[in-house]
Amino acid sequence: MDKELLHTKLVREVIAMIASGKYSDGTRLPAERKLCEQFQLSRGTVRQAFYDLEKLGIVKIRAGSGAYVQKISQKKLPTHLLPPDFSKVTLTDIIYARKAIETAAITLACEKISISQLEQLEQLIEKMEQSKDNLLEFLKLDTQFHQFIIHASGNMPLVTAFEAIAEYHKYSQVFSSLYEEEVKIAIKYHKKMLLALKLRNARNAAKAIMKHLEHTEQITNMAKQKDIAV
Amino acid sequence: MDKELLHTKLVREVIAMIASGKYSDGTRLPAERKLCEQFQLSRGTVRQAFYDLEKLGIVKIRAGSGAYVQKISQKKLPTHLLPPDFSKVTLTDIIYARKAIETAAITLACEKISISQLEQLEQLIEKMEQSKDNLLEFLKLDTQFHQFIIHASGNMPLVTAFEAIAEYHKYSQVFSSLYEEEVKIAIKYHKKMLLALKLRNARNAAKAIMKHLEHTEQITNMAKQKDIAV
DNA sequence: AATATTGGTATATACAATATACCAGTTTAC
DNA sequence: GTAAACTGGTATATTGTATATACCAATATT
Repeated sequence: MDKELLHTKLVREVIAMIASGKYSDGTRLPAERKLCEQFQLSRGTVRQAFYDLEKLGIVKIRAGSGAYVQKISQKKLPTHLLPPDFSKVTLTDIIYARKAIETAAITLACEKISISQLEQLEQLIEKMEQSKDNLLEFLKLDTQFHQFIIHASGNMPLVTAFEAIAEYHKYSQVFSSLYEEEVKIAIKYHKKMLLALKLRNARNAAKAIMKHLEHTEQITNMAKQKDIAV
Repeated sequence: MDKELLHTKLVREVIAMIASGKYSDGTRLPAERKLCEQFQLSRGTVRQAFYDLEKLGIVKIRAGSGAYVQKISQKKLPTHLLPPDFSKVTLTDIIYARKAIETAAITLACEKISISQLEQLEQLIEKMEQSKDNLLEFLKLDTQFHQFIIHASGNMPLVTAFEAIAEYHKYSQVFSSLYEEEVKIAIKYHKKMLLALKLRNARNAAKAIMKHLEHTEQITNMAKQKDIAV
């Protein structure tokens, strides 16, 4: 049975943070001592994780200054830091699984979602519109929106299943470029979902999330074709 | 960040083995030294796990003889040994999630499954028929059948999602009695799935797995009503 | 009755992780 | 520009998990 080392777990966490777009190329990571508080770890453990990250070429450490995020390529990451069989997984696979889980979830959510939850979704969409030009921020909000719907389903197994595949989704984001203009279209789909949820129309809600995911697949694949650094 | 202790992991593994029906009430668990080989752990670690299991009332240890499985009740198990929010999860929730994931998987499997894989499924069904009176064995084969189909889909995210919720399913089995006569009906559904897979008829395959899961939900809920020990 | 197997106990060792303290270089604030 | 605050770099003592090994006593097996 494998022993899970804490510093290795932290390496995964940091890669996931970078993957989720929270820290992009060139950004400085939080100071070692900050991460100690954040993850409740000793500094030695955090330093070990940073050492590994530098060896992997994911960050460049400058004494007295901080750890700066470098460009990641999938080749750099050893398999034990990636989700299982990650190399065999295509974006199409991920979207297919998300469709299955998220349509099931939004159908349930149509019955169960509360008024205050609907308001929160409304606010998320507002934030999205304000972040039209900040793509990283937009992607974060998009992820939040989807997570929110899954939770609104009130079905824990679906939540667990979604989180399990979210790992793939997060990681796949690091290795592909981002799109630009399609943000507006994505917002349109989110509005459709919200409307269907308000009207408790499960059929339309499922249809909207389905089309949204298909759209996401298309534009991400297009972005990959003109991709430079991988 | 939580450190995952090896002996705690082993406790989870053993509970899962009991939950899956591999070791039932009164059975003797494998000897400490056997488990050391099986899980590649030192004896001290295995002993620590056994000590925890005895404290939890899950096994009774007899010196010089072995560790014997006791009746488990959900109350005995601390939350960190259960899947997340397990107490809030109903069988209906689990079946709902399984429907979403497994219909998606069997649809893909209809395209991708190979001849030799179909033969393996055929053999599984044969074994099921031979295990009509051995319910524990039958349940094990049923689980294998479903896992096999998920893997035949060739979609890793679906596999990951299924494994994530399988945890709930396994655990829920410990806390409910088993059914008796419905085995034949279950076999009938599995034959329908196999036939649909052979004919590459995705629609019928999905329909068969759907009905099978609905049937499973019904009989398990019935069994729960006349349940004695929980 | 003899032998093999089982859990029970003890001990030495390796190493991950914590907790502290101090240094030297960089950044920030005044 | 200088002082203060913050950053990574280094060293050390300590705790606790897990390994490896050996031997004992009770139980099962032959």
